[in-house]
Amino acid sequence: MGRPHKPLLDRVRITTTALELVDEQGDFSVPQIARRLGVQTASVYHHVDGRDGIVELLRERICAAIDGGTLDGKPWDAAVAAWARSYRAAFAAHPKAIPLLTTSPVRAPRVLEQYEKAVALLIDAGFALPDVMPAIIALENLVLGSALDMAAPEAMWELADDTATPRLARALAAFPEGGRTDTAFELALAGYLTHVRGMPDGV
Amino acid sequence: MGRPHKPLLDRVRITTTALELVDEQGDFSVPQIARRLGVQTASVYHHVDGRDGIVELLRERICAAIDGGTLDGKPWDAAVAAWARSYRAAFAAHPKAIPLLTTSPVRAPRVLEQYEKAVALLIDAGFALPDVMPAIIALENLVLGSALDMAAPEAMWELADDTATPRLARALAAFPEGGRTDTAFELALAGYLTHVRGMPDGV
DNA sequence: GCGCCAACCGAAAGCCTTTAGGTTTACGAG
DNA sequence: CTCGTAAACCTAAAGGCTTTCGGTTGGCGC
Repeated sequence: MGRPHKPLLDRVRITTTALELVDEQGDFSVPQIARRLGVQTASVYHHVDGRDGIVELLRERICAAIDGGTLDGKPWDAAVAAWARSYRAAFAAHPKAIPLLTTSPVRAPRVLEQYEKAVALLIDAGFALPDVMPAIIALENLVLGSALDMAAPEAMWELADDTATPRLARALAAFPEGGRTDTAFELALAGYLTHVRGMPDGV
Repeated sequence: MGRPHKPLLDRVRITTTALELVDEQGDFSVPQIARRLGVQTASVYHHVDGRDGIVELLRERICAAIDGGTLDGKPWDAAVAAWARSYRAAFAAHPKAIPLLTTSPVRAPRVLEQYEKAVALLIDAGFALPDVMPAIIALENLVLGSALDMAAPEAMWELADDTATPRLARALAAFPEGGRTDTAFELALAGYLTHVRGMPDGV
């Protein structure tokens, strides 16, 4: 034992292993990570601020996939829409992680920068200052709400007995399985955009 | 010991205690419930299908506050909006419970009936059948996304350093604290409604 | 009156998180 | 090159949680 020749552990490897576990099981534990990395449980705590710290690392890892560059596009409404899609896609890449992350919103510096850019975009588009945060929070709601939807097993809508809810059953049959989630998101996004486009005063 | 004179436990009391704990701490455990009710941990398992069963009871308890009667109103768009507000309010009454519940969506019979009514409403309003589920799921996304927002500590937007994100700081200052969440929800809902009102073919 | 089973208790297995304290060994300062 | 410091790992253990299993007792139906 003692200090090894080359370090066996680091934050990156711990995060990667945690993400693997989450993708497989929808959850992780510190002993599980340690086992996968051939290390004692306690050693993990040497690199990380407890279990919650690992969750935070997961959040950052997954949010790194959000493309902040979308916010540089023009016009502003298309840029915002692209950002929302990228935001949602980052979560969609790891659906099982969503319940872990949505517990508290994303406020990592890397993501805050993007909110800063989004705010700038809306201000430049002529939004009144008090309208900006509600507009952004509303968009965040859309994205996170849809993310939750993606995290839910598709089978959730498999009704026990169609007879109790005949019209619901018919509506489900009219749009079976795949893409329901995406269509719903695009619908909500389109509604959001048309409404929000009417808000700027200046232009 | 042995069988008590009057039963000490039942599902209602267990659910109520669990909800109290969740409202206070944001979480609960079976031993905590047992302690509050002056009973051994194992006894709780006699009435309930494990910890997950208690979560399910919490879900039903909280969703019982959703007013399905809103869906009987007219016109259909106002009815749908009232339902969404009631849905959201039910969660808002227990914000700390939201992370526990949003993990998987609400599909209790009592709530499914309401989805059935909502579907009926949209069909009668002239929606094409394949449009119905996306419209409803999009609304669900709005409600749950906003619920998550409500569950987040308001302090989440207290920025470490305003200098890194000056415009975000200004936008936040322009709409301080209370009501930001509500305004964002109403904004998203208004956008949703204007968009969805354009969907029915028949009328 | 009698048996059954409902409702509680005690104990224990097996998981998890977290901390405390030891043991090497890499590394950098002198 | 030497040597102290601290990095990186380990063993051990406390304390919590979930869940199950097998008692014990007393209410209730027949």
